[in-house]
Amino acid sequence: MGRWEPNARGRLEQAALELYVERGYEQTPVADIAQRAGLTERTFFRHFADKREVLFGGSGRLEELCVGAVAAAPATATPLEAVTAALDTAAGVFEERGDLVRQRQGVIDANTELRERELIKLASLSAALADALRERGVGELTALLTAESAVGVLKVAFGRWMDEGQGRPLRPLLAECFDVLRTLSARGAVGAG
Amino acid sequence: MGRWEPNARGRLEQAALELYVERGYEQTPVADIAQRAGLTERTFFRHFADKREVLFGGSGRLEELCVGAVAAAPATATPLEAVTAALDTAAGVFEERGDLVRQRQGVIDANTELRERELIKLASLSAALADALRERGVGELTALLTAESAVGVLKVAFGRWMDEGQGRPLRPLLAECFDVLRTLSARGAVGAG
DNA sequence: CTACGTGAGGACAGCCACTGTCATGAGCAC
DNA sequence: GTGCTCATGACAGTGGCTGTCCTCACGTAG
Repeated sequence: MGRWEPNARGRLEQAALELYVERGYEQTPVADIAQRAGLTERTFFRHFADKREVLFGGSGRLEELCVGAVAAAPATATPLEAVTAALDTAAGVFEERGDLVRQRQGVIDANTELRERELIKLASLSAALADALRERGVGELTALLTAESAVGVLKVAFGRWMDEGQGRPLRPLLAECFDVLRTLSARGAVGAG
Repeated sequence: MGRWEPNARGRLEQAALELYVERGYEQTPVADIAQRAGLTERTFFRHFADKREVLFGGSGRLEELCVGAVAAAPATATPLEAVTAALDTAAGVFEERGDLVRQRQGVIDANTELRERELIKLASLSAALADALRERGVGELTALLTAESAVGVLKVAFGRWMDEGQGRPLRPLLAECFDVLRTLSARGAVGAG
């Protein structure tokens, strides 16, 4: 056995989520998180750039997953079809750990700083998707706008998923949003439905 | 004349932008901004919620302008046409004070915290646009996705406008992005152009 | 077995963003 | 002039975050 308990990072993540849920994000000093994890404040900041980042450890992996899905899409797929595949993959990750995701999202939605951090993670995802599309030979503007649209769809569908509680699973919600998105361009679409 | 110099808020905004440009955002303590404006640090925080917000005083007005444009769009306009009108209005504001906008954007792009704040302002704009569309009788999902798409277009077109230096004005860039967006839904669009 | 390097973590001092609280004093109403 | 208002000043305090040096189990070489 090592000098220290293993998985310091994971312990910090768990302690932080617990405390953010119990007391709220703002009412939780970093020192308390570290203490619950059996570490010091200084060590917290060796593992995470700041107090927010401890909630976003998985965003890098999610991004890689989505990029991989775009790259793996058949060569005949349109850009929109490629990012649809990416979001489908992402949906799988969310639905696997539904409870954790909901708990985490509740904390994020309750605090503006955390929402800011979430938004920049989504912007990073958009940039990564655009890169992946460019790799497929998609033109610059099309790549950027497809990626932005995909993240827009993800935001709306995910929001619905959270709101609906134990309603429909995420994947059909994504599909519905992509359908509506395609409808927007239709000539004369007044969108009253 | 009052006891104090007038327009404390405006002086703080100007001093902040100057110092952020001269030294960078992180290297500028709030006390220095206040000093240049002839005020104290405490007074800075009476006018702005935090050190970032001093750069975003105009975002509320921009949001109102866009919402007004959506509301003023003819009843026959599609949701996409309504938000196009809104972004056209916004483009006018940006182009009026091109130099200020560019300087400000340079500061924002150089700092992650400021980019986060910008993103949440854009998310707020998106929510306001969705509200304005709902007021027109547009369905929930269509309103949300149209608003997200509009902000996506704004991000891409504005980024291009910044990158192109003294190239095309903003309005045609917006139009081009909306064109590409409509193309995405086309059957078989591979987007290689 | 000893010696040494490595690396995660602790101890501590300090900067600065931000807040709570009370004091100040010109302008204004009467 | 008396008293109220209210933008600002003064000052102390909390907490996020950093720089720096110290500690000490572990692995490895010899």
